[in-house]
Amino acid sequence: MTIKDVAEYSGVSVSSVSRVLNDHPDVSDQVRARVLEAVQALHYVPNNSARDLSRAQTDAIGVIVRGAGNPFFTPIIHAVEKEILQAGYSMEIHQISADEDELAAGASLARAKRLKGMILLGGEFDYTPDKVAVLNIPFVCCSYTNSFGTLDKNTYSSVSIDDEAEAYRAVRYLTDRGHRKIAILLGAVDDRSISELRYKGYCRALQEAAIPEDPSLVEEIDYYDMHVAYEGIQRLLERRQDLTAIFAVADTMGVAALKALHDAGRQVPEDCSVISIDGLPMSNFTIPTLTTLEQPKDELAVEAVSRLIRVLEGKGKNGHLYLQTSLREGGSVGPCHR
Amino acid sequence: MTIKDVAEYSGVSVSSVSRVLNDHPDVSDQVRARVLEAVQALHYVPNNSARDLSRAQTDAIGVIVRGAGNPFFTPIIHAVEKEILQAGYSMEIHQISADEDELAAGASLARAKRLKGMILLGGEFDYTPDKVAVLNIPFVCCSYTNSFGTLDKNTYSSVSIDDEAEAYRAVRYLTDRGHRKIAILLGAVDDRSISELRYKGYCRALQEAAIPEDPSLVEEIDYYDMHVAYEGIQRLLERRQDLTAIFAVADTMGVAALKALHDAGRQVPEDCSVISIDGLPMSNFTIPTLTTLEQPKDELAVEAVSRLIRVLEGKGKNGHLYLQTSLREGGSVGPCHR
DNA sequence: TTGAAAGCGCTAACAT
DNA sequence: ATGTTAGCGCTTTCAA
Repeated sequence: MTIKDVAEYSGVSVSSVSRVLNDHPDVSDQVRARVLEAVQALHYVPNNSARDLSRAQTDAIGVIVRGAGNPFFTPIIHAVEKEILQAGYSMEIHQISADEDELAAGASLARAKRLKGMILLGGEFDYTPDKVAVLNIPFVCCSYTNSFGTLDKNTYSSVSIDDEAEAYRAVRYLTDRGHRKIAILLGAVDDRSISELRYKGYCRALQEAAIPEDPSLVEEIDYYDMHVAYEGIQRLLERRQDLTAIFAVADTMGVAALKALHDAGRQVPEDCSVISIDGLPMSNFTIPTLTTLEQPKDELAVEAVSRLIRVLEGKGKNGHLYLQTSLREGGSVGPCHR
Repeated sequence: MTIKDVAEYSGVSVSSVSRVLNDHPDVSDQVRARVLEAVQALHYVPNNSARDLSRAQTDAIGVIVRGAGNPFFTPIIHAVEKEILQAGYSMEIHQISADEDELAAGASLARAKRLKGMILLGGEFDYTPDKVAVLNIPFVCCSYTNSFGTLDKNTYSSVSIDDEAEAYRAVRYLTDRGHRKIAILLGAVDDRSISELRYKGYCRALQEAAIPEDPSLVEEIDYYDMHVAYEGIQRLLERRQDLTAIFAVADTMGVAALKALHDAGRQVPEDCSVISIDGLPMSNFTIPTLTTLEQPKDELAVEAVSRLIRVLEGKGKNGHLYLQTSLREGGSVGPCHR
């Protein structure tokens, strides 16, 4: 079932069929009707590969989502899509798992779909010029930036929060309320990624409050998985019965912390406070509501798209933007009673 | 940057380059090395469209996920992917939003990627032979079936739970504990989809317990959105202060119900019980843990893939499988005290 | 307004 | 083991 079949069936040439399918103006109503009828009758659907291959260029912007299933990205994806369509571009989205290489995936998608530009939703923090070279179209990192890499700032854009500063703010929120035994739940203190940055912010806040760092208050877990986080909290609670607050570097971990504390017989926030970063939908529905620094997901998306398009249209240069989170005060943080 | 450039750069023919790129055995180490070097140097990435277009046929199975961001699908997607790869096929996944047409999306993907078969994760329950005609490859509906449609059972496969029966089971779980004022939270009682089926099961359980149906205990909400569900529960609680149990047709709604009840000063399960269907990861972390009928997500995925492949390889025919949920007893259901 | 034909970049016979 | 070449299905000049 190809365009040729449709042409034969309707008794016109393939080019006429193509014109009808692509809404070209100069086709007679008669031909148009016959072609559409044939399409209907034959259940014809154009082959995208062939289409993309022959089209000079598309107006497609690629979106690579790394960490499929991460609820943090869901609203961002929606906002990104809306912005892209509104600007008159089309979107090609591709989800990969957290252990895949977003640059390779992006490069492949870029060529496959003749993309004009790309938005990376989640990725490594340590790109090198060599690594990104495969991606020979403008791109913007959304929700992260190249903190540990060696990329020339002019060769890409980014829109993210300042992880170190926001982590500092979260922990500061705890120290301001008198907490001193503050645990942190994260991936790894030296993951060259988000956990490392947020750990730095944690340390700075402690330092400023003259609280010595204490390794036994640091719980590293392999994965941003709620069960694993739950177990991490359990270990933490066994080890340090005296802790009064927990900073979870992501809401998923915060939610798990709430549960682990409850199951261990600790009241939140009376016995132990919990704060995290992200502002996931579900953290609005925990009991108590999780106190979290909500990432400006909509703005993250809007800025990423508009900046990319500005670069694509030659109206602007690459740049880097830090957005601020907004504190969403739930009921999971209280003053320190000990 | 095409295969031709790589060929010229490395001083071999395009077919040699193609061979290297596709891991064909009969290429000399010398040529292989030269080609790989050129690929590296030129940052060459093959154009997928061209590749797909020229390849006689792929071994790709398509997966259409309808309702991007629905946490219910996340683990299923993972399991599906694992199964597909394990069976020696490749996967093409495409996520669409809940208001898009999965058949059109599937048909497009099928032709674009020359798919051998397709797995539909979520979709309408009322297909007609005409509507599915565009999809001229074997397909299996995963997590739903064609309850309201007119499809010939031999033309497709499905793997799902029996929505009516499982809803009956959930409500029966409540009536068995003495509950009689049981509310239901759903999309619409006549949505020709999942809500309608589960509503039927709800009615049957009530009938069996000689409880008259009461419209004021039915709360219809537009969307499977937690905030909307929360508001729905609020309306319900205002309207019917006397209700003692809630059946939410999805875990997301159940989580919201827990919160709404808590905020309204009702203890769960002492004052009001909550049960739902799905078994989402997050419902393990609510307080109390949500009692839910857990869908066998892994089995759903495994069966969908294996049945599809059996059909593809001519080793089996289309068929329809109902799997059973497993009761996950949390702490959200108790005996009726009133 | 329509049709013929030249690619788009790649793979897979078919030669050599 | 390597090169030549004919398509894959479509869009898009270029003629008519």
